[in-house]
Amino acid sequence: MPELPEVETTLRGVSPHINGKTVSGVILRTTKLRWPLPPDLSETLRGQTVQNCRRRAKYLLIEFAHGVLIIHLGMSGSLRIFTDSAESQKHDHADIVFADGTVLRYHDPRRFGAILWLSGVAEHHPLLADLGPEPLDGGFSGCLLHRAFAKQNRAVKTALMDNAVVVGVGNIYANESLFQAAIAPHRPAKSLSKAECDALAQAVQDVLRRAIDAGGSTLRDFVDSSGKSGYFQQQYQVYGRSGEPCRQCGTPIAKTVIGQRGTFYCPNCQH
DNA sequence: CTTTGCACCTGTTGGC
DNA sequence: TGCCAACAGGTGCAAA
Repeated sequence: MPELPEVETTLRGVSPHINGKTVSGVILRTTKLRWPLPPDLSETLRGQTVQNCRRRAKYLLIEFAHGVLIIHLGMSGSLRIFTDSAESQKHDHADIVFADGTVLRYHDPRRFGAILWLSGVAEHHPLLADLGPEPLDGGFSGCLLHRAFAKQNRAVKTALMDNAVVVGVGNIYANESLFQAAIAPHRPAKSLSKAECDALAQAVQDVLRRAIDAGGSTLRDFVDSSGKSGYFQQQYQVYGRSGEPCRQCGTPIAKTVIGQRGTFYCPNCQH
């Protein structure tokens, strides 16, 4: 499930509960995620204190004095905080247990996610080393998109989802951003004008910001019985709405496949 | 180098 | 209603 807004919301929900706390141990109930979990993680983390939590692309980074825990939620992962040791449920693969009793619990039915340890800075990890700019940072702009798209024949939607171009734009928000910018998803990336790239960059930021805001307000808490792990509904303009009327013009939303991903668009509004 | 398609895994959905 | 194939929000990597 998690796209960037969910990851950001997870970060904000979890971070205050673990910042400054010291790990007393780690419980691993499986080691088979996308990559094997470090089997000695408990020994690595015991006695270490969380210095800072941040996000890079869709990676959650929990920083310690001598290294960083890199967590990716994959397609179905989530994190929750428990203040007393609750019984683990199916697919609760790992617990980071803190000295004050706080538990950070990783849950992931499909196990496409990952938990990695790196001694050193996160950006030195090969998975993070070559990532493009953050969409919500100052470095992101239509100008940047225009430059990245130059000479690219592939569909603009595919290019937008390539994390070497810009990170964190997953399938839902690629669809939604292209609708908001009124750009057809199958257009060759290089065919976009500078003005269209400006509109697209603007749309990406707008859509992501609104989703994060919605997450922040919809979401209650990440603690204990706080309900589901932090997914929130949102009113999509096109995603998942094939056959339903476009909210702008009434034309039925079309569905196709681009790069093996479901692609939704309004054939009338997007060109 | 660019682009395409597969693979990983389980739970849910839609069509018959 | 029941069953099963198709599909799901990610993304690294092999192959073309």
